[in-house]
Amino acid sequence: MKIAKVVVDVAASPIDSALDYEIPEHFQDIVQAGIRVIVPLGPRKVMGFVVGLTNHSEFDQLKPIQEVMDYTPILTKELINLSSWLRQETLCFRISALQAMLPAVFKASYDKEVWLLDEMDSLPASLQKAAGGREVFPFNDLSEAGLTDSQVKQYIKGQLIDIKYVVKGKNRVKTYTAVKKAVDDVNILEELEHLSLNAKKQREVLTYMLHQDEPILLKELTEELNTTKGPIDSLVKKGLLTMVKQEVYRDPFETKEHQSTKPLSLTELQQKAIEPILDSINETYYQTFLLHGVTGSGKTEIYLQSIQRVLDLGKEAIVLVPEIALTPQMVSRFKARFGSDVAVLHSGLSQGEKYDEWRKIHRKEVRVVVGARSAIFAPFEHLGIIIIDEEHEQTYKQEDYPKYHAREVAKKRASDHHCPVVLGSATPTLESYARALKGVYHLLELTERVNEQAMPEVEIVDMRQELLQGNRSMFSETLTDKINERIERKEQVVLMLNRRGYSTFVMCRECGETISCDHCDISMTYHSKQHKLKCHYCNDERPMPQICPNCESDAIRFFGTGTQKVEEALNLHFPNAGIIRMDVDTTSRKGAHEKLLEKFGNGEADILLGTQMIAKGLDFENVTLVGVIAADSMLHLPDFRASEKSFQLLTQVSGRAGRHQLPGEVVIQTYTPEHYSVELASQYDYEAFFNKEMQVRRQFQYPPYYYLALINISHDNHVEAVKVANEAANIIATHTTGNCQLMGPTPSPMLRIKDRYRYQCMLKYKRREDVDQALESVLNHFQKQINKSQLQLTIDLEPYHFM
DNA sequence: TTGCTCAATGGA
DNA sequence: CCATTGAGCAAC
Repeated sequence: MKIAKVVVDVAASPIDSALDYEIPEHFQDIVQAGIRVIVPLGPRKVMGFVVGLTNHSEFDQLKPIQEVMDYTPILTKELINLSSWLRQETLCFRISALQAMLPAVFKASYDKEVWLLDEMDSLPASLQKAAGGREVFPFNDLSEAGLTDSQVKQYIKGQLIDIKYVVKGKNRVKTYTAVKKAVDDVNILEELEHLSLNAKKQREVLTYMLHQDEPILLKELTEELNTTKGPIDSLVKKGLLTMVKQEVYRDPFETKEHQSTKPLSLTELQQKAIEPILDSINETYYQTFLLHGVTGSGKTEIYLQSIQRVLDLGKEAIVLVPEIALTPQMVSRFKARFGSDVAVLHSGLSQGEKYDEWRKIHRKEVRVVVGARSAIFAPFEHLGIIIIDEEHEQTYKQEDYPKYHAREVAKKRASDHHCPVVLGSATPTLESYARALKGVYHLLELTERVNEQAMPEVEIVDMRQELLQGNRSMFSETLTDKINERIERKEQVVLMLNRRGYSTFVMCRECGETISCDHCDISMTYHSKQHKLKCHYCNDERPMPQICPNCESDAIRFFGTGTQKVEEALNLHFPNAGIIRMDVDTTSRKGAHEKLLEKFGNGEADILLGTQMIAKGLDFENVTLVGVIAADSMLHLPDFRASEKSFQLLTQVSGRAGRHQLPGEVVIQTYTPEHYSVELASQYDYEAFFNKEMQVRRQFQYPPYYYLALINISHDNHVEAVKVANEAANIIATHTTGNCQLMGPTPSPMLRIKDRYRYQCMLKYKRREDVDQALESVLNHFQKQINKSQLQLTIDLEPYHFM
């Protein structure tokens, strides 16, 4: 008997392995690994992935596969194996791993339907009411009509109704309706003679179609002839024309023209850097390269030429870019070189658009994919290279299950495909750079900029001094002067503000009461546009109070420095300057991000003010000044990577100035000018920063010296949360082996979010084997409680977020 | 995760 | 006495 191994769409530990199903005769030729099927599971029907075929099963009573959802596999063998690996690596369910690899449209949705088995009139009144004349209707309509569960149960028993489980896929192909001739021209001419004189539009349509041998889109036709669907429908009825469905891609970039580019000649340094990569491509061996190059050192050209080599060999390439950098400019650099060979995947696309881009890869219509994190799962079968640009970006780590890091997946895939991984960054993560120095990765250094321009001069301003000298504004004298200079010279300024930790909070000046969220331990943030207070964690909002809720004084004000407030201050200090503000509020609408940048690029404003999002990838030739309003804002976060993040951010934002002819300048305002992150960033000294920070990491036993596992515990009930956290810590402590250290349990930096109390344990370890047992034990021990009480317990290996 | 069974609870 | 609730468990 032919048997299929199926991973069903139920995220639960007892069935977290492939189940065996019989393949019925009529599906024998169709069922293969990588397709989706619908299978019975207990009393229900669920979607599942076929992950393999076999002849034997430990079970003798196998249920048959009920339905086949795909006729060609949507997962390759490699990806199926990768899902097992991902499950082990991130401690997620196999089904979650599989789903992470596919666009969301492949997620099944489930409907429960009620089927009437008896004549309508003979049914109880309540059932008739629920049915509303329908033979089949949604299950939910039963309870809406006021039927209780036990009533429903009786009806099922009494064979009045039946419940059917329906599994639906959402992967719809977008089609347009097109019109084409159904008969020969002779017949059309004949019809034209007989056509009633009143049918003016029909005549027009027919005459037009006479010269139209290809199908024409319905929309185009009606627009062209200024008519409606009516006359065309009549002609279809007469059998003269037919409507056909044409499959189209929802290509968001299709309309844009890309000026094609040729490979540039490489500098000596670039040449030296690219050669080992090309070797690895040619000789098909796996190797991870760390391409360490300052901004403007020509990393992209190395990527492009490596990809070209891969394509020449008939293979495929994946390029990962941080979400935020996936702008049309970025994409067009790849499209300009490789034309229609490129698919783009990022979160800004609609579900349908993502599906279409994925299909281009699946059908082998493209050989290069440029995308954000999840593009690492592109279903290529002949990978020749994987490139991760801005390797240090946090966005490569997925925050929900499966909590994978794209870099690790890349290494795994590349080793399966015997091809290189290239990690590029001006400020690599300590982990990567340490590995490169140890020889685990192959280090490639690009120490010079292609145009041989110096990096912009950085000036650090001590804001404490400013305050002492009586300057209480948020702009130092230096920054103010320099901004004025640029406005006069018609040059442009980029100002960055880290909102985090510096948002506008509301406080009463009389009694000191601050307004914090009812559900989270955080003060609410004031949004002037809507004149409302919002919580950034749970999205709760409320109107800005007129009087203090505590003492009823009207002296209630907002404090702190949000982008909105800086904008107001800018308007005050530089009344003649045009300002564009970019933050979550102004860029939430689709395409708003690009529009604002375009405006700035066209010189429609003097100052671009924004959060971190402006630190990346901006390239405007007229920008000659970059200002950082408060460099320390992220230095004091409860995160051992705070210094590293600051250094990266400051280095990156500095690179926005003077990228072309005009020389650039950078002003960093800070309250801690002596901090090594600030100081070394201003000197562009990565090596020194690396050495200094490595000492700190070694002292406190953080990565890259130790690996981390973060066990997050949260519960509605504070006491219960503490109890579980302690219990978890005990279990972990008794099950670890070798060199491990358990920290905690401690309250999370944000003790309460959305009315849940949060605790964490951190486990430091050297070898995964030493903690595997402990982690498994904790998960097993709390499994039941996780299912039915308010408890949540998650494990994050190599965590990036500690809040 | 969902749905089923069985036992306990409780109102009338 | 029966309906409702919840704990426990199985799912190829």
